Amino acid sequence: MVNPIEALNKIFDSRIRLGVMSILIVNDSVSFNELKQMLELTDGNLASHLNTLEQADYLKVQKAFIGKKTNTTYFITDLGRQAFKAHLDALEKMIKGV
Amino acid sequence: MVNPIEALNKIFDSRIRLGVMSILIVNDSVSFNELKQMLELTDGNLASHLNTLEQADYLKVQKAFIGKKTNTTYFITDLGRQAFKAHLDALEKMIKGV
DNA sequence: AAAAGTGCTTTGTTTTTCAAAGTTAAATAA
DNA sequence: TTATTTAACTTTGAAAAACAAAGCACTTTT
Repeated sequence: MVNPIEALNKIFDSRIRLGVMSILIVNDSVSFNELKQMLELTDGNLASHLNTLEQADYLKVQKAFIGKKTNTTYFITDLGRQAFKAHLDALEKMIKGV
Repeated sequence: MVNPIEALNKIFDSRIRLGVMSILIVNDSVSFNELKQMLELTDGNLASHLNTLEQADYLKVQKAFIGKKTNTTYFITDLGRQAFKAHLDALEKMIKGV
C-alpha cells in the first residue's frame, strides 16, 4: 500500500489557510479586511498566513485605492487552484480508502 | 456570514492524525506496526499522534498477545467516527461555500 | 488637530511537530 | 544462558509554526 498521506499538501494542514483558499476559490477576489472579518483573525495572524500562501504562489495580491481608501485584494492563482484541488482529491482518495 | 473554519476540528489539522482516522474508519482495527508502515512514521511520532487521538477519545487501544507476540491494536470509537464525519462535513460545507 | 481605519511588520510567547535515543518486556537465536 | 531482536512506547531536545499584541506608516474622517 502507498502511504495515503503523502499526497496531502502540507500548506493546507492549516485550518486558516484552508479557509482562505475556500473563500478565494469561490469568490475570485477578496480584500484583506473581508478575510479578516470572515475568518475572525488578528491582522498579524492573517497577514502571516496570506504570506505563506503568497510565497507558494497560491495567491496574488493587488494593492489599489478604492475611492480614496487603500485596499489590498487577494486572488487565487491557477497554481493555487490546482494545488487546492489536488489536495482535496488526495483527501477524498484517502478517506475513501483508495 | 459565519466563520467557515470554526466548525473544523483542530485535532484534524494534522495530516498524520487525518491519516490514522482514515485508515481506522475503513479498517476497524489496525495494529501499531501496520500504522507505522502505512504512514511511514517513526515510533515516537506515531505514538504521540495516537496519544493525541486517544486523549480525545477518538480511538481506543487493545493490548494483547497474538500467538506469543505482543500486539497493540487501535480501534476508532463512536465519538471518533462522529468527530471525523463532522469534520469532513464541515470541510465540505466550507469548500462548497455553504 | 485628534481619532480612526488599512494593512502590515515586529516581537515574543506558547504550542506543535518530529527525530533520535533510551526503555521495558518478551521472544528467539546462538 | 547470554545476546539479539522486536514491539511499543517515553523522554529529550530542537526546530518550526501559530498566535496575540503592539507598533508603524499612511490616509481619511471628525
